[in-house]
Amino acid sequence: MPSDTDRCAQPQRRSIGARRNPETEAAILTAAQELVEEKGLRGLTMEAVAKRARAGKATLYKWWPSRGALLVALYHASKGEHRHTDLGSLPETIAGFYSYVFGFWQTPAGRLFPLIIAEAQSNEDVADALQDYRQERLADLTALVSRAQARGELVADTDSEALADLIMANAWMHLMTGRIAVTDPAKLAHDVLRGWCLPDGSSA
Amino acid sequence: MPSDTDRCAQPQRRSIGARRNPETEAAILTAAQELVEEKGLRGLTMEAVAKRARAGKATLYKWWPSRGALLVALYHASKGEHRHTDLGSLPETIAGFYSYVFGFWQTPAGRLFPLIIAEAQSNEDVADALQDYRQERLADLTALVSRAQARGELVADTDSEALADLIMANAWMHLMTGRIAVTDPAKLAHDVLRGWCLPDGSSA
Amino acid sequence: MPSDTDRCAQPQRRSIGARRNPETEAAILTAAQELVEEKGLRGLTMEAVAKRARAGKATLYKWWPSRGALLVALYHASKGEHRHTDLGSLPETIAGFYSYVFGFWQTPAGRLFPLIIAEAQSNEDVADALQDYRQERLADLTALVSRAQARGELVADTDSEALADLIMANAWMHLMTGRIAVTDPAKLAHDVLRGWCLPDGSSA
Amino acid sequence: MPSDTDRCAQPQRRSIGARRNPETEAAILTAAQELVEEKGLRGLTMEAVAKRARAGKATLYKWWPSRGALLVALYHASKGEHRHTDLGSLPETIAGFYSYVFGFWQTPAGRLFPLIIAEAQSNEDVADALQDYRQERLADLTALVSRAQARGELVADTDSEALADLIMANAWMHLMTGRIAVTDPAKLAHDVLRGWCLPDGSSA
DNA sequence: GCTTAATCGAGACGGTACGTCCGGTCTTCTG
DNA sequence: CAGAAGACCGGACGTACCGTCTCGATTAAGC
Repeated sequence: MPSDTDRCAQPQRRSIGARRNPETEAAILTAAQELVEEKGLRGLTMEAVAKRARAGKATLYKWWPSRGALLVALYHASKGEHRHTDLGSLPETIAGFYSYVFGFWQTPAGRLFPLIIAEAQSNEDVADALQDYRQERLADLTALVSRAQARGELVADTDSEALADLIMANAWMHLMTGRIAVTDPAKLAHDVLRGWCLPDGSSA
Repeated sequence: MPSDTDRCAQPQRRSIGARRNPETEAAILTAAQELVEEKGLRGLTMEAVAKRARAGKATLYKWWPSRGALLVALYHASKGEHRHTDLGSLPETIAGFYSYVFGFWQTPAGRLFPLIIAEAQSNEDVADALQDYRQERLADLTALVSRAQARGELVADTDSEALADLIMANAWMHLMTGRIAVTDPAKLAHDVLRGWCLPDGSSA
Repeated sequence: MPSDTDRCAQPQRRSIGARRNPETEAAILTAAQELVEEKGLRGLTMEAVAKRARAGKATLYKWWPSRGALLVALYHASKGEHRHTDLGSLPETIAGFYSYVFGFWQTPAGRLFPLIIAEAQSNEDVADALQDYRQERLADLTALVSRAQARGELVADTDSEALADLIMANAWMHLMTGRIAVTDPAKLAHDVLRGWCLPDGSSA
Repeated sequence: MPSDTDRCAQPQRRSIGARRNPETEAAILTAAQELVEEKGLRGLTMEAVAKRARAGKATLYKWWPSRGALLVALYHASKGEHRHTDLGSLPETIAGFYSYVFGFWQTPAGRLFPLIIAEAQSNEDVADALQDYRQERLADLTALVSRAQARGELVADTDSEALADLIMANAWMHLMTGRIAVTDPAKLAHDVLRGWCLPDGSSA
């Protein structure tokens, strides 16, 4: 069984002086990603990351002062800059949103997300980072809802942010309870929007 | 100087034969609960629980093979058998529901819940236990929604289980993102139900 | 991998009333012997013996109150009642003695002996049992030496017990230092007796 | 009530970089020695040594992978570099040898020796270390015997190494059977050499 | 025949020590 | 002076036995 330290083919990185070495950073993030993919979150230990990345533990702690910080960095590094597109009608748009995130959460990078939520329950740093991320995504969703509202798709006094929050809550709930692979995004969007959407042509 | 072996000041619990000793079980759950209350969740280590309960570690692992299993047992032992009451109108009922669960989740016992959800993300057993618990609560909620539907409070084709799921998702979302202490349950219930509730007296 | 508890083919032994069950005793000694042969002394735990013998731990402790006691019983049960024979001349007799014991110490039963000596260093009970055994064997050897002395084979003022002790010490030394398989018994006997044996025909 | 985390009253030892810290090694050996002196050999557990030395258990296991290894190190650290002196005649010299070793084996450090022999019966590493030690001591003894032989004290064809082995075997035998405190070294030396020593003035 | 007493397998129990693992801090040495 | 390397202390992990105990079934001997 080859050990993690058998990866000595490439020459070890040297210091590049009194500056942060981007090679080292990349090696660390790559190593961390690989470890999570191979062994799950339990395999993501500072020790193992340092060894696989051929980096010193002090170097790790210098930039990512805790395991949680590394986790968040990892997620940020691997998530795309996806902006959800408006497909014309809100149910279709939200179905597209669910479809996209459920898909992403099933990729290696996306599989980190529930773990980050989990970690956030007992780690302040991660909780903060998660909160930021959520706000960002929420703004994105709220914009989509508002646009539909402007088009007259929704009941008159809809609070677009509350609805966006609800849409996101539904996605997270399905994630946390392991149902993202078995739920139909279109049905889910339909159910969540049922009460809010006016019948076609009924706009004031 | 007390010797290293001056144990057994108070009489220790004895075996009751080749059967599980309920005294021991109680002592362990009590010790675990105390530890969580005193030192938070980081203080809930198998080691500490065993020491405080004056129980052997092997005994702990025999009945609760993991920290997660202990967590779930703890939660089950301390949660009441609360059944949410129908307050006549759905918004009020759901406001009461949110009010109750947000309150409970801020008690020492309730604070275990987000940790259980977190644990479930990487622990099959806990995930299963959580799933069972969720189904139970969902049925409870669904019944409340159905009753309101029968009263004609909701739009005609409401899927009561989907709505119940949504209501619960909203609660969980607020829990996972640390907003249960700052959110008004009535406002939350109002927002979540906005689209589904018919205006008073508008039932067919 | 079959566990020790797969041996449920035969019906378990029952009590035969208020008397010691010889079947049980035999099963325990057999199980103990097998465990030592299969896994070495480290495998001889009270727990494992009880399990393999399908006996209760209390039964074990009733008759053999310690691991050391079991070890000694085991050795006594398996050693033969060998009496070393006088082959006419002392060097030959002692060569025969070395040959026999070195052979025996290489059988499964004999391999227990160094372990008993080892155990005796930190276990009073075993030390006592070992002492008794040594005295027994020493008397045997002393008799052989005395007979040779009577035949005039030895220097006049030989202390036969001291010489017997020396002969035995040499055997034990070879055992403890792992040389019984590589030493020629005849050469050993010759060396140990070199000083004491008179040349042939030189007897007074 | 002192918190569970009020550690570090006295300053702990720090790392000295990626090299073995001699302070730590010394602290561990000292702690081990003290434990043996205070509580006997049963008190020499890795756990207790680590705790008393304020060392991590991992550090212990890194340098001394087993209790046996620690035992050997302890013995080597505490035995002096004694060279047995030639007192002019072999019986006197050997009497001195027995006297010295029996004395040493009754000191705290010396009491480790039978345990090392015991450990060697089931631990390869210890067996090797013991073998080396025995060879060293045997060479020492053989030299003494050879000198006596050169002086014409011994029968002509004496195998000095075989005799030295015998002398040592006798010492070990007395050690293993708990007789070092009750045996007269001079008598023992006399008995062991009886056959080999020529009467005074009888050398060829 | 009925009671009594001892013995049986089973295994739970409180403990102790094991040997492993990781967290987070530190120091040295290499470029 | 950044960085690789890795030693260090602390402490939780999960496992393995120890020796004690209680249970309920079983059976011989004493009444």
